Amino acid sequence: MNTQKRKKLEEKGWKFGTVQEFLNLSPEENNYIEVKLALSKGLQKFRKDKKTTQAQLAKMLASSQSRVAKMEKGDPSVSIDLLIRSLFNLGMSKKYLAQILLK
Amino acid sequence: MNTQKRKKLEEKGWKFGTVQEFLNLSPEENNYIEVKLALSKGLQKFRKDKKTTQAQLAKMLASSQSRVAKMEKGDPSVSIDLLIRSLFNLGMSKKYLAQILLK
DNA sequence: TAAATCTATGTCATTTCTGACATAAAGTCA
DNA sequence: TGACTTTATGTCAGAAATGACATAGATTTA
Repeated sequence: MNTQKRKKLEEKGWKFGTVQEFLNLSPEENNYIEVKLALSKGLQKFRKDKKTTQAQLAKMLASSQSRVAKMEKGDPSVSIDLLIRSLFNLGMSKKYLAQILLK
Repeated sequence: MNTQKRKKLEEKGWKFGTVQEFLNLSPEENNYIEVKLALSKGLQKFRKDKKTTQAQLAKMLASSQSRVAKMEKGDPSVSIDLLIRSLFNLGMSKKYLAQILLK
């Protein structure tokens, strides 16, 4: 399954796990996407727990509101690298990161 | 600490954790590097357990021997994305991935 | 419901990553 | 030692990620 196809799906708000049943996502692609979405959700949870806005979070991360929106959405233009670096920048521990991955 | 500086250090075979004591790696930079090196080591361990060569692993990953060498070294030109995708491609589970991160 | 605030999407220039190739360096073994 | 195998390093062109901006869409508040 290519990036474009996945992008389309994510754009339409598909949840993976559901998608894997319909389409031929390989287990490894599925794992990758699950990890990415778990990190995305982790970031969003952090922000909501802090009761702050994407714009404010962007400032903390020296990024932009639009980039934060994409991070929280697990947009294809966002890498796992960026998500992990962001979470660490916000003070998350490796231990908590590992737990997020298992969600 | 910038990429160039880190690159130099990694090139010289520095182990981080040691480095953090000497230089001003921030906790988040240190976490990032530790995660990356843990994944690198995980990949190398996989290969050695399978008693195979970098060239053969490269074939499994549809990559090149040189890229595999860099992955195992945690070279700055290698992203965490690539390491995670590679490990999943080789059949690693999310659970095992999470354990690697805590090493 | 109108204004204000917040989130999502599209696009772009620049930076970084990736696979590949060449070749150097290190290790193995006859 | 010298051939052979394996690993490491440098470089490059093409691909992907990143931050930023503009703006659309959604939500909240007065």
